[in-house]
Amino acid sequence: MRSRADSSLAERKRQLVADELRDAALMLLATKGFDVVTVDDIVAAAGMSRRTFFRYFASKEDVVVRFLADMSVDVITELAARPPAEPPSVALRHALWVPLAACNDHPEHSERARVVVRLILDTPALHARWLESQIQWRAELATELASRCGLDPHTDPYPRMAAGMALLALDTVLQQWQPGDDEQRLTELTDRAFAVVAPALDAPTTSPDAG
Amino acid sequence: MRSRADSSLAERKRQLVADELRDAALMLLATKGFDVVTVDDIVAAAGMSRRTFFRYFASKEDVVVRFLADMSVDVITELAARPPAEPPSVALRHALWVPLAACNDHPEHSERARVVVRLILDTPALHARWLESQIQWRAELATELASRCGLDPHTDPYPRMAAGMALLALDTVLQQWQPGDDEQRLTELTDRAFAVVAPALDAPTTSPDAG
DNA sequence: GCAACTGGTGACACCGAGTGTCAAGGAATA
DNA sequence: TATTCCTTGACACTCGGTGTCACCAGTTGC
Repeated sequence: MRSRADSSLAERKRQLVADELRDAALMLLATKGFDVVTVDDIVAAAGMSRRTFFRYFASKEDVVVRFLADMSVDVITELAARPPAEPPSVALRHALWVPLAACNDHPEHSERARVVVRLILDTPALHARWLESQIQWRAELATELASRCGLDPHTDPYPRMAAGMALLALDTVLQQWQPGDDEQRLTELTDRAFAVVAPALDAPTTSPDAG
Repeated sequence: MRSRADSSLAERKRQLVADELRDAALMLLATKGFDVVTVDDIVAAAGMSRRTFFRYFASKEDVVVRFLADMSVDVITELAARPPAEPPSVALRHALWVPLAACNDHPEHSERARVVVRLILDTPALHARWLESQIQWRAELATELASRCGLDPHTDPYPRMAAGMALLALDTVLQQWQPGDDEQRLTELTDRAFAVVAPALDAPTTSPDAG
């Protein structure tokens, strides 16, 4: 009986197919543009059937956006792991740095990540989906922040807005991400972006009786 | 020769058709949900052809989102009209209040506006489009802010992020907008949201030599 | 009054995204 | 070897969105 090993094998096979599909898709989409490449083109390049594509990805947009959306768990985990005494601006800066650091750790992946970011920012449909996935991040970050600060996320706007400001900083960094930027430059951009929102993130909480 | 009057007549006829389509669409979408209502349902209710719908609206999403997106010009105009000495948080708060005030001025429209906002926030595809249209707002607000503050929007992240924070405040207000809220309540929500971001909006500019 | 022109409309065909269904194949199990 | 489970491909279908063409109304020019 090796049912666990079997499931692992099946899992790896699935992962292999998903990777093949994703690689073919990203290559075509990034080089030719999102709108002109059809799903038929992608599956032809990957040597699979059209139906299989939609078994692995919910939509054409999903292939691209999942790349960034998957980072959310790491970010939340990191935020939860930051020392409670740390001011919100510092904790959030470290949490959102995690995916950026992951890019830098794998230079061969970094290039593709940057290309995907460019593709998303330049394609309205993808940009919209990316922002939509940020809504989920924001809710999760807000929940974590609320428990950190002992606030009620339903009555106090701070947690949600603090999360929104952190994601705004991330967005700003990504939009300024240029080809050839090294880790040094990325750190710089991140620091500057968080410096802008820090006064609001670390401000003493507004008196709740005002609202 | 009354070519101007003619064009005005044609214009009004077009407006009439567009209104008919929009009303039928909003009623169906708001009551039954965005996904279950097809364009065929809408044009059947409006008594027009499917093709005509797409001559007036770029997409099914467009009917709903245009409602909010059209407000952007008023906001930018108001921001440009605010006294230059006014701190950014105050100027932005007044600018973004314009569309909210417009809702309050027409109670019969206010109800529909709230329903549309609810529909957008509750429908992922619409929420994504709404955020996408906010990108345009943000760019325009950033340009206006940059000229107000004498900053270069390309090198300094402040204008873009300040605009983003203002829109974040608007988003927060809309999400907390409940049935039965009067102008008083809306003012309250707006004040609280802007109070959160104000420390960052009005902070002394970061030294540009840091980046 | 009649012909040409214009702009809006409906009908139709078409494409691409996405889904439901079913039969076939391949690997693990009894 | 027979059975079961999972994946896949093939096919048909819905729906959003577009291009095209013929039709009709109101206008312009003779």
